[in-house]
Amino acid sequence: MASSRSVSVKDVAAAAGVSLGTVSNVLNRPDRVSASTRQRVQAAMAELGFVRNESARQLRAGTSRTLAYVMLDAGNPFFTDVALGVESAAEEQGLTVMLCNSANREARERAHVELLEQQRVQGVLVTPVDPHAAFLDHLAARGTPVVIVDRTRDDEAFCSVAVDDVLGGRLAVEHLIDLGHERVAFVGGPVSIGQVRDRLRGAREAWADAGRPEEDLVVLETDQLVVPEGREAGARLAGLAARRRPTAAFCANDLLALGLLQHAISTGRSVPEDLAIVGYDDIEFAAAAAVPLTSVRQPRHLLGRTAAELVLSEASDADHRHQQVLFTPELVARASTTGR
Amino acid sequence: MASSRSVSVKDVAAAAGVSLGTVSNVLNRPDRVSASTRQRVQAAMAELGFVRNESARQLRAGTSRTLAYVMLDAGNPFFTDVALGVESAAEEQGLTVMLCNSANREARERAHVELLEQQRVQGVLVTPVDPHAAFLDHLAARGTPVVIVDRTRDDEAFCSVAVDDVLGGRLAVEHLIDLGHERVAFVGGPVSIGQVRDRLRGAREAWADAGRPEEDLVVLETDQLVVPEGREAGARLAGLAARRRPTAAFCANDLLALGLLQHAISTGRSVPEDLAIVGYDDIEFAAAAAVPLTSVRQPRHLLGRTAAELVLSEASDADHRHQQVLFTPELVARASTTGR
DNA sequence: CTCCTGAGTTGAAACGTTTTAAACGACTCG
DNA sequence: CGAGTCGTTTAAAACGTTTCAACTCAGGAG
Repeated sequence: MASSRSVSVKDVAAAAGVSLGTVSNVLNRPDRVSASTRQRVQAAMAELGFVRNESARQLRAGTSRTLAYVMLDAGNPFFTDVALGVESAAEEQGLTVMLCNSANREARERAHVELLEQQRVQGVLVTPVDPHAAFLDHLAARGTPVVIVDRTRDDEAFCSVAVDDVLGGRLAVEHLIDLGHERVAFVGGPVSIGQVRDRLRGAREAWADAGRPEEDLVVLETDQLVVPEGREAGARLAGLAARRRPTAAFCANDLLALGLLQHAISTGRSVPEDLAIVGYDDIEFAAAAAVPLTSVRQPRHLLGRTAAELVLSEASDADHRHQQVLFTPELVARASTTGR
Repeated sequence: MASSRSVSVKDVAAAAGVSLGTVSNVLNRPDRVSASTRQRVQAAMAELGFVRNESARQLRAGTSRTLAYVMLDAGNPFFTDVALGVESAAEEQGLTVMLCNSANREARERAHVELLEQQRVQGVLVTPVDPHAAFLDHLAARGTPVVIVDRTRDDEAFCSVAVDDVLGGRLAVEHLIDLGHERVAFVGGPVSIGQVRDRLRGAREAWADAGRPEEDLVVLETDQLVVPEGREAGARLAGLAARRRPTAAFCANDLLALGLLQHAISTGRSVPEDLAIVGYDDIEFAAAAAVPLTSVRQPRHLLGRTAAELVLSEASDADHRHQQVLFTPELVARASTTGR
């Protein structure tokens, strides 16, 4: 049935006793070739174990049937959910998605982007370490459609898909204010991440709008948005004098919130009585946490799907105009703030 | 600096006033070309915004510098951790990893595998829906190195990397026996997954070895290894008559265990007093759960890393012999069984 | 002065596919 | 019986890269 290395159309043609052009026709326009030869060719292909060479195909075609998503952190369920959204849109178009993981390292991100460009992918979706990195501009300037996912830029040089983080921060803090908290912590960082800044900004706006004094919104900056950093922030929080200690914390993402929660529970504090916690992202595990987590939900599947659609429209429409899509987040209240 | 579409070596050569062979030399063996022309060529490349065409390169070379991992479920942190291991090994070899997600659907898995073969990837790592699927044999027969990850087959037709699931099941149940449980549930399925079978087998062996009657190990089969199924199993468990109800559950993975835990807590049962729970995989969120989860830990990073190494050895060594690597799991006891 | 050496460069061939215009019969129509 | 038509097949060119044998040209050895 099958065997060996590299069977080409030429081999198939020889085996079937036709020209190689006919084999190509069988592959690409089967209707143009008579039933009898078509069968003969297909038999030969099966016999020899022919496998199309995608490189040659692409070389000739000039572009690939692939679309790539460079994820910021494959270990974060938020991004894998976005990826699922990308895939569902791509599947409808008959495209394959190539997933890459930059693991938060700009050098890796850059390496991936460069290889993807060399592979002439249809488009690149990316959640960049730094949305203003020059190599993204270069990539776009040379003609590869690029969509920035879950990040934004000040200029309008790219299509982007994101969620209104200022609003999200607002929702979280308004919720805590409604519950009567008078001293609240914001846990998140680094502030170099635009999103963290925006969520903090929303938090501050809500705080100010409620007429609360600025110093009662305590900012605890972290180095990354991961679970251990959340635990560590918990320790810092616990170290504050009781008078100055916030009764609630708003975390820039769920991983931090989970870490914070873990620390609270392991040191015998109860949530939300001693410390109310609001997360961000509403990942699947948020609902399954020690105390189900109140969180700000983002339409992550839709985020991925929309990004894929945008990049494809940029790839096909000649006169494409960049657009910045902004989705609206939603607060999901659970036991970590409401006590049930 | 840069511009437009598709600048080839030929264009660069013309701009630099050299032959295209020289441009290629600058790219691949910079030492063979004099400093002055090298500079001239590099200037031209920068000027025109030249980007190597990977398709053409691959076509000529016959193989790509890419390695692929077809994940069973990108939403499960276990697999993303395996993927990180794969990436770390690949990075050392200067290879890029292409991640694909079959989302538990065999048709998707097959489509991905076919495209990867057409792309002539160096090797395919796969956690298959069905390890005995014929298309995997065909793929290997036609010469693409394949390594099966986290699954095994009865024959030795492939390299594989897995963890001793029988032992894992044993460890889990021995732990519960040590704690004095006399009636234990096994939650997992479908049993068509070899792993689920093995874990159950280990559980049964340990149970029998302890001289316990077979009917006191209650099997609750699930359709998938996901959180909602765990919740649903919790409901079934709660529905049993108190006399017949197990006091402990061993779940085939952590997602099920989290679901089960969630159900128990939301219905006012306490863990481990009313129900002790053991999970499997020890994903990061297991430790962060409502009650930190006792779980069977697998060396997932090492799993990925080893798989990558195996596939590369198969790709390079002419006389390669398939090997089945089996790692040893480890029980991590936490509050969900020990009560702290 | 010739021959050799070696560094640097060149031109052509090859990789496997798709596409296009042209060729080929067989058949119908006038 | 020649001209036109249609369905099918073919041959050749092109995509952009790498490789390899061949070539050029100084400079050094004999």
